[in-house]
Amino acid sequence: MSKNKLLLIDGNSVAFRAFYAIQNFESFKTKSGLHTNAILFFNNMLDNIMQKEEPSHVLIAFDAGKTTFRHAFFDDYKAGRAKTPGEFKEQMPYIRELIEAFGIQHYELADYEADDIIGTLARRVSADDFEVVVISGDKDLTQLADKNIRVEVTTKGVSELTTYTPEFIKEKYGLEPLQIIDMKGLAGDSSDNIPGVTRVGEKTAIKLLAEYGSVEGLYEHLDELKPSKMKENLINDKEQAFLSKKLATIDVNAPIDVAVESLAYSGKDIDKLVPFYREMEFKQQLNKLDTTGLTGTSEPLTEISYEVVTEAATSMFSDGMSLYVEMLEPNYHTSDISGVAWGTKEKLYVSFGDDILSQDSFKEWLDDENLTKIVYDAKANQVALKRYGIDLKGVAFDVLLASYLIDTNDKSEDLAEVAFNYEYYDIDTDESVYGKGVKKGLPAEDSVLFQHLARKVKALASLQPKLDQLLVEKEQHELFYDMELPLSRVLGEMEIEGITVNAQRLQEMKQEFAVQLKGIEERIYELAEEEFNINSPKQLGVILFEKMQLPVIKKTKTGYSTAVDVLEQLKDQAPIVEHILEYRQIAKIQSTYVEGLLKVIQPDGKIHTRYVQTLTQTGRLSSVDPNLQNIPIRLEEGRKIRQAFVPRKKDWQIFSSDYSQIELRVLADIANDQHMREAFVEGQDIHASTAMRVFGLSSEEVTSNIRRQAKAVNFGIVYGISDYGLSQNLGISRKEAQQFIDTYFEKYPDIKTYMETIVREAKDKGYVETLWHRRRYLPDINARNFNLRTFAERTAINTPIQGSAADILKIAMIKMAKRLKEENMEATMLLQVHDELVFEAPKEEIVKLEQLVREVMENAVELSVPLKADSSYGNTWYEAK
DNA sequence: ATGCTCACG
DNA sequence: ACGTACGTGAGCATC
Repeated sequence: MSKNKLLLIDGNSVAFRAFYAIQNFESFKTKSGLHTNAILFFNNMLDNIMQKEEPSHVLIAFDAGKTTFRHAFFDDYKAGRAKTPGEFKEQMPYIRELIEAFGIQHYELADYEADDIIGTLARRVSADDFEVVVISGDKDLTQLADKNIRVEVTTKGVSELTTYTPEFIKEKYGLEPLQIIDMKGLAGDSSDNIPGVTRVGEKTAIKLLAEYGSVEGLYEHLDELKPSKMKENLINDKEQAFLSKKLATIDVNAPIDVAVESLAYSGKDIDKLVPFYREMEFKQQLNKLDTTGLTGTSEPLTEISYEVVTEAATSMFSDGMSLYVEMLEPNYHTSDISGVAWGTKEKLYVSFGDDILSQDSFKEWLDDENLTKIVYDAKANQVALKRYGIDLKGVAFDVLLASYLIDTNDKSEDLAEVAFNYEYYDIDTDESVYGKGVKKGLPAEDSVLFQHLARKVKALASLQPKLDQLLVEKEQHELFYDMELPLSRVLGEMEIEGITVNAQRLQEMKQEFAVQLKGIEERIYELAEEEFNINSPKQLGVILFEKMQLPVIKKTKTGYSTAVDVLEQLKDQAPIVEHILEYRQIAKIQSTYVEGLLKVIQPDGKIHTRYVQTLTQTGRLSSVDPNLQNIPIRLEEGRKIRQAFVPRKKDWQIFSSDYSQIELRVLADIANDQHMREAFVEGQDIHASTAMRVFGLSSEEVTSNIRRQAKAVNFGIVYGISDYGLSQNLGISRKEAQQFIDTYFEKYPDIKTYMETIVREAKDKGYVETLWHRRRYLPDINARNFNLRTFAERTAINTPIQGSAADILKIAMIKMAKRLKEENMEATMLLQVHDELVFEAPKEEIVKLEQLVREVMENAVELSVPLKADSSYGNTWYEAK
């Protein structure tokens, strides 16, 4: 017979811990502004515990009110506590609602604390045939621990639990559980304002209790103590000690009117939980409910009807349909196509695998520019279909792209998650249908796949008008239709084209670097007088800071920092440091670039990156698999990697063009700063010009060092400057850095005004925008937490600058692609690196290309300052510098 | 899965 | 007093 198990949870303390589990609670808010961090973490904790413990009975206890029986004999009990934040209080009613939806009873009792309720019930039932588990956010309840009562205390927020058994308490404190009360009597507890004995803390209390067993025992034998300050304190505070013990003692005989039978647990109340999660906007939790197969209890999705197609016919296709191409792998260059679905809300077609893609009527539909389609991730579809010789045309709407523009914070990749955000629920997540990790795969029944795909297509059709309306409301119609959607096509073409890589050159480098690394490695082992893993910051830290006793300059969360700036400072103190720096540099090039790139060269001899168009908060692109936006350039050793990037044909060249100072030009424009604008209009060296203005120098007086400092200040301005950041960058004191900043603002008052205005605007509206209305919401901008708030303020300053620059590049790319076609050029756009475009072209076209790229980039948009593009070319990307 | 380090703009 | 420059991706070690 299975034993009964009662789970008792201290609702207040766990909720409180849940609230502080995360610093950044401003990010956990519903659309209507309710904070949900404590609710969410409470939910997750509850889910974990219920799954782990599988209790037969459950109760969550709460404190009743402000005063308890303890206040009757001690007015100041729990006095002096900081006020509970409003963001926490507002969540408590919802936590109770959550508990009810979990099908769990909660209880509170006037004059008593949750501790007393738990203590009373625990003792009452543990006498019977009950195992009791107590969950709390603080250690007060550990005094209850015995062979039938296990006390678990949350740590790390609420994600982990520490088990307090009598054995554990013995080991940790050398005390029996009940002696915890005596310890509190002597040492007190500042959080509850329990006084204890003056100058007696946990350590002293434990020592005394080891000798005398309890507060009573101690005072009986007080004369045996040698005269000391401590003895005096004990004598003076005798009354306080007994009072404190009384305060700390949990009342295990509280008048509780609950029959344990009524606490029997019979499972979640799904009908309450689903709407509750929706109200709280807990998408993952909703998702989880679907996957746990709660058959019959959860609202099943509607079965929608669809037609399975093996032979496509022209009659199945019409203008304005939605299309979904299913791939299970993220890399759409290589992933299999598992199925295709299309249709309208009313009529849905599905087909298994990729057979349909070779059928003419299907191809003709996709290829027809006049038959528009609504899709999810147009670029992925474009690239994947191209492998079947299909040129996807007529994409009129991309749900993924639109949802990104509407809210860049929305990280959902899955259509179901996007749909949930817009209150469309008739769809499963991919994870719930295909699984995840090693178990990921197509469902056993084809009908499950078909149903899922049909739902997706229906969702696309349903979401499109909503999203389109939102784009209008946010003034993002043009951003979407004239910038992002056309760009997605251009990016797709670049990804399909790929860039040719000279694998042989990389192989040579691999050999050379291997030899070099071997040599440095040996030298390091010699100097360390032992072998260790140089790549391990932990092991390296032991060698440098323990064995060799070098001074610790910076620490990380987990140990000593061994980052470059730290090692640079230690260079003179031990020769090993220089070798480690060199090792690091070469090891990085070897593993990330030489070996990394060799791994991703495709059979066509090219590398095909993927640009992620819906990720960054600023509107920039990112590049993955591999990242071609961080190929080394600053140091010569790494820069050589670029020798491996070559044109696809003999007698062709790599051509590169980059915007000069685009971010500062954008700043000059949006801040409307006369001085900075003048410098650009007159074509001056902007950093030198800043140096002259800020330090009051003539152009001859600007040394390279002064220019360097001015450059750092300019960078700082773009990033939302702080004295600390600038001081770190320049290796000067904070005071000096602040002096620079002050002078800068004096000389460029319009920049200062811009910064103040944009931060003000962000605080009022909750978001900032680029020149083309790309939006970034800043939930932390009014946070009380200093770090979060100042970070959001810097972001408010930086995002319009970085984002508008990104917009300009995007416009230039669209225009460039168009012009290359119009001019019938063979030149091809291959890469984008934030302010740079890389092409390959026949030698004969270079002169024309040079003119064309300059013309397009410099006139991509019109600002109040000129845009400038510089270009170069050569046999490899290395030579195009 | 997470943290550290380091590559780029 | 607080502890940071803005935006990314990848490899490696460690848990």
